[in-house]
Amino acid sequence: MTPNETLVYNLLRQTDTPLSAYSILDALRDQGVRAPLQVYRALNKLIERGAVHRIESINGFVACSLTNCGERAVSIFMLCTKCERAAEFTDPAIDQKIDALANARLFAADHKVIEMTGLCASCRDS
Amino acid sequence: MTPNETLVYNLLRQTDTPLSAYSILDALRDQGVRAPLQVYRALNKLIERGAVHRIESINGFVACSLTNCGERAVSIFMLCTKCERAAEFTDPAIDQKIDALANARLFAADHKVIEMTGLCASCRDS
DNA sequence: CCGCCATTGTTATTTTATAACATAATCGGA
DNA sequence: TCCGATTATGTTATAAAATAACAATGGCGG
Repeated sequence: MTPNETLVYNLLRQTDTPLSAYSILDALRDQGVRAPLQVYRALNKLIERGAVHRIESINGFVACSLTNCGERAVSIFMLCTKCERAAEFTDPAIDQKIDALANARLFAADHKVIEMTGLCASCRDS
Repeated sequence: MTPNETLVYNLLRQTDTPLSAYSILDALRDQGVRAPLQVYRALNKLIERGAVHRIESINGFVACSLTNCGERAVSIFMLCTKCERAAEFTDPAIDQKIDALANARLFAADHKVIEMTGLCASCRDS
């Protein structure tokens, strides 16, 4: 892992909500990261490797919280609009059904996105 | 439907791929649409009403191709990276499983996104 | 020691989306 | 009818997200 990748990855691991590329940049400015590209390059490598996930719904990035991520199934994210936390799960049955749907249509999927926005258990009460 | 909404909606219906807000703007310039906000406002209303869907993976917008959309289940999109076409489906079983996953975690979902990118049936051959 | 190649750095630009404010159109009720 | 509230529109400016293009560095294998 290169220095920039390490900086970005450690920051994401320490943070309990997805971060935008620009807030990563701001947070790492005093550690020598100065330009958006430095962040985007690190993020792309980390994503390739499966260490980080991109959250499409909010243009955010989050460290993967699963072990053996990707082996079982695509990650499913629940995104709380109040506390902004992201919870990551997998569900092999859902993944299989999505694959079946794609296969039935002869669609060769290389990337799948499943995200939900709403209120998490603690925020829906308060 | 207001004039701007009609312009945007008709354009999306005539187009067989998702469009970005700015390509909608460009296409409608000679019909009096001049600023991004006019497009975004129309899109937001159309999305509220379920007439248009936002494709998170590609920051694009597409007219809904289903009847009674939203009644059965959340829309699932297959997005071809070659021809750029979007195919829209629903699958009540998948939708139920996702709801069940959310319920099990006490997550109150108000919006769900399911998208796949890859190659469609005709593009995977050629 | 040198040349290769991945990584990094920097500036500028493109693309996507919203803020803030002003103006016009519509429509129900006094 | 006219008023007033709401809804739609228009415009300029700006913010936020992502990439293009190019230069420089820095290990590492031969």
